[in-house]
Amino acid sequence: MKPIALTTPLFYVNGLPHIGSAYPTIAADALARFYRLMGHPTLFVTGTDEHGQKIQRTAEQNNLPPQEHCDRIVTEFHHLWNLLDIQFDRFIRTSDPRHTAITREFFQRVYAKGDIYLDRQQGWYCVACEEFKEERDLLADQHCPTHPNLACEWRDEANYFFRLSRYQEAIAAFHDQHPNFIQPEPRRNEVLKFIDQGLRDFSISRINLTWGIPLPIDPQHTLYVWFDALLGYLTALLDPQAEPTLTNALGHWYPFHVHIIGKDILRFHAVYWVAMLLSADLPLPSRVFGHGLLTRDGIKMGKTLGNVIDPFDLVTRYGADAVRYYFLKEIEFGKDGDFSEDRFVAILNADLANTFGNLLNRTLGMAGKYCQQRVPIPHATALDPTLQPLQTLGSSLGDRTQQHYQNLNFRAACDTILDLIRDCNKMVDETTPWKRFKAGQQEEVDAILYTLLESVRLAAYLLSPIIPNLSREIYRQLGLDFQQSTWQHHQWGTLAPNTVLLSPSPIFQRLDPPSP
RNA sequence: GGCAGCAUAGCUCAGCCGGUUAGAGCGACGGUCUCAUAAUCCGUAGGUCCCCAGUUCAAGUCUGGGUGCUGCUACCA
Repeated sequence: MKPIALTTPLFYVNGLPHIGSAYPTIAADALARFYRLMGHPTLFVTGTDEHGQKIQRTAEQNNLPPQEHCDRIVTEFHHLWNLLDIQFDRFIRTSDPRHTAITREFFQRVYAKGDIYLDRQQGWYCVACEEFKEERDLLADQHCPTHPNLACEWRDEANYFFRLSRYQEAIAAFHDQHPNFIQPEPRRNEVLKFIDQGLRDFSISRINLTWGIPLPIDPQHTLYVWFDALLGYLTALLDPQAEPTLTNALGHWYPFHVHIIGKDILRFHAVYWVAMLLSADLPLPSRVFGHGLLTRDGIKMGKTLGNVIDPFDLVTRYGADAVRYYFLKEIEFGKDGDFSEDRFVAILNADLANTFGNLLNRTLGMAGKYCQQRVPIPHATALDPTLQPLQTLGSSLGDRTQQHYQNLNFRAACDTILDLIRDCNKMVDETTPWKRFKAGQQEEVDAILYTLLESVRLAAYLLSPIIPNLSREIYRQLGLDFQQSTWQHHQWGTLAPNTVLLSPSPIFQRLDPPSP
């Protein structure tokens, strides 16, 4: 099976992890879990980007060495990922010494290509943004528009530049030949138009900044963001004990199957990153997916507004599966979305407690009473015209769901699976097994319950990348061990008759509406 | 300013190549069953499918214009 390597962004450690970090990480984890489900060797890469003046100054403000500041923040990332059941395979930190080796080697390749040169950069520099600003964009007294309370500093300094302009045509040609590289599709046009404008070289170093990776050719300079952070993806591919060389890094998992990122940094992945790899003569990733941004109750989140979503708080109160399900099911990945606690509670109760959880519960209850707590035999009966559609739906569910996962359309995946569950609930009411049991129609009851149990099992299996804990618990109640499942489980008929079932126990308790 | 996209039931959205009474989920209201987590199931929601004009036997679905909203417009991890 084809190896799959995928990434989240490497998150900047200028503060505690927030929902903007958790969101793509949840999605990436779900995708990675799905590929593992299918049996692909899968490498899920995440990590942190730790260099730069902003970090250095933040650390100074806290009277900490930068490395220690980063260590502390990274601990919080690990904590959050643990709470959210994020099963990453690699957590790369750009302060990792191996990363220095990789960036140096990569830099040398690009330098040898003649794509790096020294030039002068002058202008107003916002330390908070860590970037030069155009004069016309500034507010009064050279204050930065994004940081109105901060005055920009005048800088006149030497920077090394990367010859992005040289790759104008190559990048355009690449995107022309790979129309699915940028996803979702609407974002593609933005990038293409940006390229058409004409690409300008960008600076890749800062001078007099100690918290960073020195340039091999000029230690006075340290690498600036893109030639540092993006290369973290490559460093992450190194096996733990391997010598940090590009050859070792790129041997097994490269190239990446997908980079999952926020739409705000799409351009850097679809243009800069592509050009950098072209310059280094390395293969390009298969695609870059730019997800949408989140609002809170319809309002943009911000520290100043004090309306940020605290992922620690959320996952502590509701649990990992609930949080994962809401963000993946209720918000279309790739579009902007909204978080509202009212909706959060409503969706979880409706989908996980009432529709899904309750179906398992009522079905197990009936199996206990009517089938000696065992999986019954799916007899052929007069009810076949009623049950057949569900089996047909279930038989194709794996394939249909797979398409949605691979397109990172988690919402559609959930909807497709829930459709089966909803149909099952209808079928129960239509066939009234309790009446048939009293009437002595045992074979019909068996057929009904087998269809229900198998539907629940199948739904749990296919939903497991999103709600891993609930799926495992459903499997357990069905008398199966999720750990031992294989991709064969996407097929209808996996549940073996006579399997001993457990007594029903709600897998997801209804949530109380949030108090105002 | 320029370019692009979007505008469908209270909410979130489906509606492919134009074609009978415009759909789903959620929420709300009413009812039902009783296997079940006061869950389920059924019914109701009378929606100018943003507005105007046009093409067509026929437009939510195509064309033009208008209004509104959003995104992109270079160094924002």
